[in-house]
Amino acid sequence: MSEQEDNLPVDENHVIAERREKLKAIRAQGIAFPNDFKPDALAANIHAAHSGTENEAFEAKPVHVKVAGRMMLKRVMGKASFATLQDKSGRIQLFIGSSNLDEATYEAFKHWDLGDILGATGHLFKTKTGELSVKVTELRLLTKSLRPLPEKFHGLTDQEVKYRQRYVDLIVNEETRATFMARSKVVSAIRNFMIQNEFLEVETPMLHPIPGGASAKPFMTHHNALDMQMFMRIAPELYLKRLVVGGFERVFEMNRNFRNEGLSVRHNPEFTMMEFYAAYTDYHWLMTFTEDCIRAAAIAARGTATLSYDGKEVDLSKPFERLTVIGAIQKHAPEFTLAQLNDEDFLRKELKKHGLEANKHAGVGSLQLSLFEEVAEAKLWNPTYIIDYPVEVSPLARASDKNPEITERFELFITGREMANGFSELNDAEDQAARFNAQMKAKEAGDTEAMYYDADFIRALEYGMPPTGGCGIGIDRLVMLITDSPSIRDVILFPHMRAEA
RNA sequence: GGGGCGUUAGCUCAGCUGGUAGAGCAGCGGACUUUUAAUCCGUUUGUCGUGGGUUCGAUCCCCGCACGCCCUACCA
Repeated sequence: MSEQEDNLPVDENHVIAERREKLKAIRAQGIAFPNDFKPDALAANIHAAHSGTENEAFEAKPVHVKVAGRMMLKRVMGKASFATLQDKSGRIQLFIGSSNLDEATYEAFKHWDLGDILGATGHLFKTKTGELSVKVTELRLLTKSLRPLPEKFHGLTDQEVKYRQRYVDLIVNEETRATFMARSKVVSAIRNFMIQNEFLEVETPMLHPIPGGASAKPFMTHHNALDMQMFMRIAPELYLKRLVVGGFERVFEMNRNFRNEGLSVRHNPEFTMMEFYAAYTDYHWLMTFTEDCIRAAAIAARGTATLSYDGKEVDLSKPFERLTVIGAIQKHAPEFTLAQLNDEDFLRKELKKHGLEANKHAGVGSLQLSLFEEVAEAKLWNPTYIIDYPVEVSPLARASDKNPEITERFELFITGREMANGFSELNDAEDQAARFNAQMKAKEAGDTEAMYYDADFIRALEYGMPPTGGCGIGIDRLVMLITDSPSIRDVILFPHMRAEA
């Protein structure tokens, strides 16, 4: 302890200096950070059980409680004071009167600060204005807070501080707490939904020798003992499919993916994906299942599937619309004729008008997809599945039996954002090997996001993977939708930031 | 990566055409035995993000940099 005193940080301001002085005095009197107070009641439970109880009933049969929490409001008035404690469930008011409490403690309380963590023992009663409160008979300072909280009425609004010091944001902003509690409900609802449908939850590697399962730039790292380059995973797909080969016919994994790409209101370098695979299912089954899963998550978190996002209604309660890439263009950009949309030269010219230079090797399918992204994607406000993605942009998806140029793949859009991506899996080992070879050629031609050839994955497929459907749901974006949050950073507790200035 | 906007007390914010900074909350002292963002009286606190430039003089005008937010690009 004596060494510590020499290393005390220089105080940033007089408020902190004042509080350090108070702490010093508390240390001198005994144990400054006691850990022997055990609360037996939570604010929300007290309100739920006794909001209807009147003082006559409390007098006839006193209700004793021990509560603990952070002091958020404090009103000192001569010999009787009020304080508001906040615990994980909510807030409860304390009535602290010198007639119920020993004089020394009451005097000490007057000098305690907003943000201090207190433990209070007493019995319930209602004040003149009818507020359920604890008449305190014993009061203890459990943890001295050295830093002043943000202003008690306006709270914390600085986005940078909200993200960098989430602990402060959580202390003072009820909406932030509500958002992350909703996120937890979404996650557990999805997990329950999967388990109820006989999926096995698994954990596959985060460190990959070969990045695979998506088209994205990976984070690179190095394993010292093995002296080998490793990649943070960009997707768990190829490992989950190995498990389907192994006989785990229904598996899911809900965890982080890492992609070394730009940041935006919809992109964080690490993000959470729920990816699942079900043998003997196809993309039609996946669409219905994904829809049911998302609906269950919304209802678990919000009590309804009819949501509001950015002031506009989003209806998850009705069956999601299903459109082909061409169908979506025709619906949202009816100026194009079917003949034009199948004319490679026309598509290239049209994309050029939008400032896009299409890849020389791009076929009609991917040109159509590019045009779709330009003219239709952002307009898909209510849930819409887009189906029939071209083979060349879907190297892991099963090709359609009717048209070898397209795959049995869908992407789900809600509020103009991609929420999920799924397909009937490619389980033809020889076709998969050929697709990997095509990706290798693209990589050699300069496509930095093209996939690597994963020989072990091919070997696994050669043992035989049953016909399977698989899908990934972007959990952060889903939580954004369900909590009406404008930025992905609002639904990630500690979002990626640059080093502090 | 490109573009726009922002950064003033611990927090929320004012600060006019350039003359070395203010309010409320928080803090400190005082009054007050049922308050609700308690109230009332008194009072303390600032490298005005950072480095240059223009000027007799810069929080203010100009340039660079840092960080943040938004848009955009790649992507989920």
